[in-house]
Amino acid sequence: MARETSDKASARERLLAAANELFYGNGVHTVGIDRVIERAGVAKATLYSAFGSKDELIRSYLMSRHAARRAAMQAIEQYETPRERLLAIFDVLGESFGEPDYRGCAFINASAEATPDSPIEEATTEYRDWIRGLFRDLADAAGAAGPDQLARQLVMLYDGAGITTRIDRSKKAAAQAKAAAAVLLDAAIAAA
Amino acid sequence: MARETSDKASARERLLAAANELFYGNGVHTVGIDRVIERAGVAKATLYSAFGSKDELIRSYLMSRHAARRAAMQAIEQYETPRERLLAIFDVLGESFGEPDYRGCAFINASAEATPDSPIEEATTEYRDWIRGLFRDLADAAGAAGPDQLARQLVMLYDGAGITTRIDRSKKAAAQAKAAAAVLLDAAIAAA
DNA sequence: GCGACAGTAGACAGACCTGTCTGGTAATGT
DNA sequence: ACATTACCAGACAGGTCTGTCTACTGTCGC
Repeated sequence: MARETSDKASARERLLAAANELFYGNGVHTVGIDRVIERAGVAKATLYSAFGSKDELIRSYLMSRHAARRAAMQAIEQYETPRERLLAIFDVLGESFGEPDYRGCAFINASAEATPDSPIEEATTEYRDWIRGLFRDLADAAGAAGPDQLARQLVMLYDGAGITTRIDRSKKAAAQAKAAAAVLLDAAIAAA
Repeated sequence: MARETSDKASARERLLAAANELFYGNGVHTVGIDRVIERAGVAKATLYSAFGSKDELIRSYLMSRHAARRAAMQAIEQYETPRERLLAIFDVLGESFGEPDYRGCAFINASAEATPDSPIEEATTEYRDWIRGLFRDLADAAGAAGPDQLARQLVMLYDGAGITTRIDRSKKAAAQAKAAAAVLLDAAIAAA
């Protein structure tokens, strides 16, 4: 039973790692189960006993990306003021843009392929509520007027920067989004 | 031979209309050829003689959306100043957001499912170069500093508004994006 | 009338997909 | 020693996909 934890976790982990690489790199729809288990070095039955279905594997893949992004986002805590912390979100974003096989926001991509009411939408909504809440709380703490609306505008820049990086292959998108965010934030602070 | 034009065009048109509804509404990958030809009321051989492959049908679908968006964008010409015209782009966007089955930017969605170097990427690049150029020219005419960078930032808002409308089901995204665009534009004009 | 041609209907090949099931292996707890 | 458990390998069913092919129909110019 001690083994159950460690070994099952390792099979799960290998599957999640393989799913992450393949789903993220090629799209959740394009990649079949067979490719995932081959990459993970795992039997098909193991996948189905661990996740139950492909849809649930996709959901777990998205949830693990959500957790990873949350962890990376803790880097903003090093800054003192809410304004700096808010703008540092774009620095974290920029770091992920720099990864060699960056392919845009996993949630936006997956939900473009999703059928309504799939687990994909659920995981995506959770992620987006979190990032919007993060912007809103920091905007609020920074003393900005209309933090809700501002947060939505900043999310647009956040999403837009990812799209631009993926499709237009621009290297400066994160910095440009950050500069735009600073203009919006300072205007909202001045308006308050 | 007069018939060739009118009838072939009508078969093509029906196919493009069906492709537009189905591909846009459900994703290019999810929808099979069979569903397209059934909706169009056309034989499979007709589709393949007109387009050659599914990929080329998808490309034509995207090109027709590009043309439609260009046509809709002519509405901005009613405004006198470049500033007004630029901001009116978001009004045009807002109108399409209001359509009952809006599902986000067709190009962003399709390219999320695309394999590299597919015709999808080509059509997407064309579309995005056009919209970015439109922003840049208007920003330039409005006397904004750094029109290239500003155009990229405005495209982020443009894309982000579509994402927010599709996923977060927000009704106000276009207006919020427009307000943010005005702040950025006016700051760039003041900086010049 | 007749050939050319665009179109319809649908069978078919060959590939790929998800999910299930069988049978075997190795390590564990008792 | 032995049942349990986690896992692997791979066959299999049943479905869907793209793209091709055959055979037939209706309309046109000549």
